[in-house]
Amino acid sequence: MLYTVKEVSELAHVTIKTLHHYHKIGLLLPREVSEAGYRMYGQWELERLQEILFYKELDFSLEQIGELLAENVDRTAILAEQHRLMQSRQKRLTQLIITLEASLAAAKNGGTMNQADMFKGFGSEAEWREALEAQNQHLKENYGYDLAEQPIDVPKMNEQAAEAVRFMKGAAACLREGRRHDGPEVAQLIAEHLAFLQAHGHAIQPDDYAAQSRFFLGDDFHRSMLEAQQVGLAYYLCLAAEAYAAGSGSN
Amino acid sequence: MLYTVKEVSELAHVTIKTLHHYHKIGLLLPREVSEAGYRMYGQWELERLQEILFYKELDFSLEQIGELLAENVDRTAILAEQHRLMQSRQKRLTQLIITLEASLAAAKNGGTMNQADMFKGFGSEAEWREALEAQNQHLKENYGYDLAEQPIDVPKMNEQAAEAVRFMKGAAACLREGRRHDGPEVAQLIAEHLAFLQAHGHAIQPDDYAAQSRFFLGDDFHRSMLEAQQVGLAYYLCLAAEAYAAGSGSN
DNA sequence: GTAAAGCCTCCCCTAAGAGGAGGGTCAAGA
DNA sequence: TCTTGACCCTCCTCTTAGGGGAGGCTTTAC
Repeated sequence: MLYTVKEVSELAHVTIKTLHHYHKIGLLLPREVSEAGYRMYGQWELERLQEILFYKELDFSLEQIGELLAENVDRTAILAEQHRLMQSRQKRLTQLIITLEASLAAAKNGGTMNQADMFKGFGSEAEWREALEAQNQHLKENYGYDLAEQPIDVPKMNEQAAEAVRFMKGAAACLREGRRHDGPEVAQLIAEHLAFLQAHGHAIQPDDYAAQSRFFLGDDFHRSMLEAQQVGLAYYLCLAAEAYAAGSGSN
Repeated sequence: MLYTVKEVSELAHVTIKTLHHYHKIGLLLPREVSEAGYRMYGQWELERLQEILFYKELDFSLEQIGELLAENVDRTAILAEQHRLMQSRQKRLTQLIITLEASLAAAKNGGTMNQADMFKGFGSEAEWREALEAQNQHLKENYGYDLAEQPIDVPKMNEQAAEAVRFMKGAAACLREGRRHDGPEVAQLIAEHLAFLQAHGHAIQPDDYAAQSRFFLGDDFHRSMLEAQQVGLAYYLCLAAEAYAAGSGSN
């Protein structure tokens, strides 16, 4: 039993153009070609087509699929390589989605934010205000809380932004390295962070900080920012802050 | 101060070809073009280029970027649309990785292309379910080998181990994908996990599970196991379990 | 015999540039 | 002033996996 291009295209849900293409690049040859030049496919070709489509679903290129379907080939290695590729692609995609969410949150409040803007220093108070505007709007709208009335000290803000980034990076490193959330390394980091904040006019106690970290978990804007730095960081920091507060309260 | 293509390409880490291209399609016009036809860019153009590159990172097409950078445009809607697109892409990618793992497992065990037969007629949900099944099978076997030396009920342990691994992978995916720890996806996972445990003779309540997750944080063995699966998972799960217990307790 | 459906090949098109040919321009050193 | 080398230009072709269509055969049904 032989099938015409139309029949194959309907059986396998591909277009005739695709069959032409696979013929041209030698990936799927018809069993025979009639005198009039009509392509005729047999059962074996249909099965091969299924395999081609299967690997195509896995995002292999047609060239790779040709190799995969060849004989005497290390399929395991090719599949493993593809697995690695897809995992890195997924990682990137996740970062991208997190960044999108942060941008979306900023755009909703009328600002434009790119990640670079987020932590770079600014030259003037106006610039800082502008950068913080999105965040303020977000807080005000969702939580009835307004930060905007306080005056902004430019160098101080830059310094604080830098310190915040340093702290976040340090905490992310601890998390990646498997340090306990209630361990000494993280406690040290938090202690330094709180000391810095206190030295810069924020009367923040361990309990306040723990509450703030817990609040960040539920707030898309802040959670996205932390998760963009390192997957899991928002959760780690919350638990670490609570452990720190508990520790400093009882001692 | 004007910059040549070479200078811009080095400042912004793009190729000169890219600048030519953006000029041709009208996305980034030089501030001026010299008599000899040299493209010269100013500060404003550099900033616009940064924005272009930022949106390019978010996988927007150049055409979309042009629209995004136009005035009087609903950036929020475009970003939201892109967010939806990326999430569906991520969903597909996750399925794809799972299928790849199953294929890889089959290939390692000497199964050649009959593995592909398993997923033949792809596109239907039933096939993807089959893919997941194969994946579970593989994990069960591997975990079974590890535990085989201990005097335990191997088939039963295998089944439970497989379920545990599946749960862990699901939770890790949620974490990576930025799902809230108190969101519906994770709650669903935990509910299923607890239902499975209860059906297998463990009288475990949401509160017990939350306590257990909290205990895992302090236990190096369990914490390492979770963190090996995905950085931050132990902390995420603990907070998710507590949120779940709080939710199921109050309702 | 004729019309409709089906098939063929050939050509151009896509997105975002990469690579290169062939030729003009600029600045520095001899 | 000449030359050399770096830099720049435009124009052309190429990449993936086919899509769209033109123009022209072939097969099938009535």
